[in-house]
Amino acid sequence: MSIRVRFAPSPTGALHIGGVRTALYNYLLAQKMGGTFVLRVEDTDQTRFVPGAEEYIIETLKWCGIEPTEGVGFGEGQFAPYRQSERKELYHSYAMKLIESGDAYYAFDTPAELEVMRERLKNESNQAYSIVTRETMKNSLSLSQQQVTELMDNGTPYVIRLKIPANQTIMINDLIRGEVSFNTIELDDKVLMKADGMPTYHLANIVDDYLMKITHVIRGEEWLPSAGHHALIYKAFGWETSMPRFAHLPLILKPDGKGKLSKRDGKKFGFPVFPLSWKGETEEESFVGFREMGFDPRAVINFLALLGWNSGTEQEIFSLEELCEKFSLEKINKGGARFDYDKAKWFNQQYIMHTPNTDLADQLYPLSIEQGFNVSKEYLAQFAGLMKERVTFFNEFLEKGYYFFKNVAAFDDDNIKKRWKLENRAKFESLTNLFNTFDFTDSDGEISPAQNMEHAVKEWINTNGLKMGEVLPLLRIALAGTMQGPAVFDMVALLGKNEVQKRLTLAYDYFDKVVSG
RNA sequence: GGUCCGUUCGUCUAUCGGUUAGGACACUAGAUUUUCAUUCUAGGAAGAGGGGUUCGACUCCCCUACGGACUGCCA
Repeated sequence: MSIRVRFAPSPTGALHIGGVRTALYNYLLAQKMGGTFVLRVEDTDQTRFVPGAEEYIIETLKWCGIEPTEGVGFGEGQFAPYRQSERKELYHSYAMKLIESGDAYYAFDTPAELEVMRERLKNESNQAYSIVTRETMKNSLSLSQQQVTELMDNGTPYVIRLKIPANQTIMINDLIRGEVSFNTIELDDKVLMKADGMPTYHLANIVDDYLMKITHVIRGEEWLPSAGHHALIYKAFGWETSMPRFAHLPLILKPDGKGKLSKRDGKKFGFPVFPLSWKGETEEESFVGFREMGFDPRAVINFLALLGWNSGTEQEIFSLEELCEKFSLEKINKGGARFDYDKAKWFNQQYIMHTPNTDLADQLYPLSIEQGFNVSKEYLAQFAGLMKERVTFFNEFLEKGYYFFKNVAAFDDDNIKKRWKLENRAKFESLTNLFNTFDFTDSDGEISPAQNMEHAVKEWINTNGLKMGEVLPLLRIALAGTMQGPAVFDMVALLGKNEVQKRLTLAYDYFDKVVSG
């Protein structure tokens, strides 16, 4: 039997990076087992619904390349609809089944009354609406049949709660954690249907997983405490035999280890925690994404995959295809993993470095147009080749290497003062002339134009009685303004004869001025 | 407070009773590079504590400590 997994986010805002990892693991298991990956949108809380959140989730999965096989936004399959708000009636009928079987009951307590109860139980060990407290509350278990009918006829708002059975031990066999058990005496009577007629997560999730024939529930550890309730609900419906296997993932923790990573941490620690940028209503609620930071989705996926899982080998770089092949639930760790931004950056650098120049050029092209640079893809490909070992983020290409597209904007005056000698000006001018004699475009020979020039210039340095350190750094600054960057002759070759000529001439005048004060 | 889960270098992790406890990130030093980056070499760096079980425990069991999640008519 082929497996079916699902990712079931709630559209309450941008999808957190931890959610992306949960989606990833679901995707990987489905791919590995040749199963189906379902995207279900759990929008049962109308008060927290955020417009655009669903689109954000879909766009994120597409960007990451982990697309569901069926579900919202990905071709509705045979179990449509996949949005819980569109399945409202369904949940009601299932809740009624539990009422009829005596596994659930009506409760009429107002929020204020619940508050009073919690206050009263403050010092008790069990503070919940449960088997020990429900008799003291206003529900169809404590009230007479007549009172209940009266309340309902009056239109009194009510919820439906799960009736937790007395004194049972519920054992869950978690694929990651092994046996986890709960005693029903500790479990609370969870709300199944809210007063607004919508189901809660606990009901909707189980009904849908059952109806959609989900075989494996891979979700965050925050769900572990309610897994006992979920098992009880399956049992109440008589669905024990088709209950999915559970796998509760370890949490992604803050870099300082204090609690799970939250959306605020991005701003606090200075890194993205969302895959894509999100425009919230306020500045506080807006976030920069990994994508906009200049991350390659492959790097994000690789990084996320290894945050809580490992292949058992010393391999660190995995393509999505390799992950699909090698992934297994058994190798997922139990303990939470701290978010390590340095490692994320390293992965990105690795991916950029190993991307073919022409691919980089394709990505750089629209950005260069945006910046008003008028260059060919061929030029961009060569440029990418020179820069790719020197950038961590994609957007650094045009920032750090801007001087390949326009004039130098700032010179390293300190280095100019240290190195430029007025009396050498004439010699440098002859160097300019030397460059003029080269064929910059000859790429047929065994030796590249850059190498060719390098040889000649070094010879020129010798015959002029100069040292490398007296010439090369200045050449670099003249062309780029800074001491950092690709090999000088690579820059010379890419910039081209005219540009080199122009820049050197301009720079010498500037150098004179700087040194003369 | 209660329930549940967790605990190997600073961080991510390997080890499925016998290893000089391995790798990666980060860091430090060196080599290469005219610079920066890359690459290479080297270095420091770990089994929370205490009891068991065992010929032998990082590995199995118990206790303690610490950390986390949950404790909503949120998911």
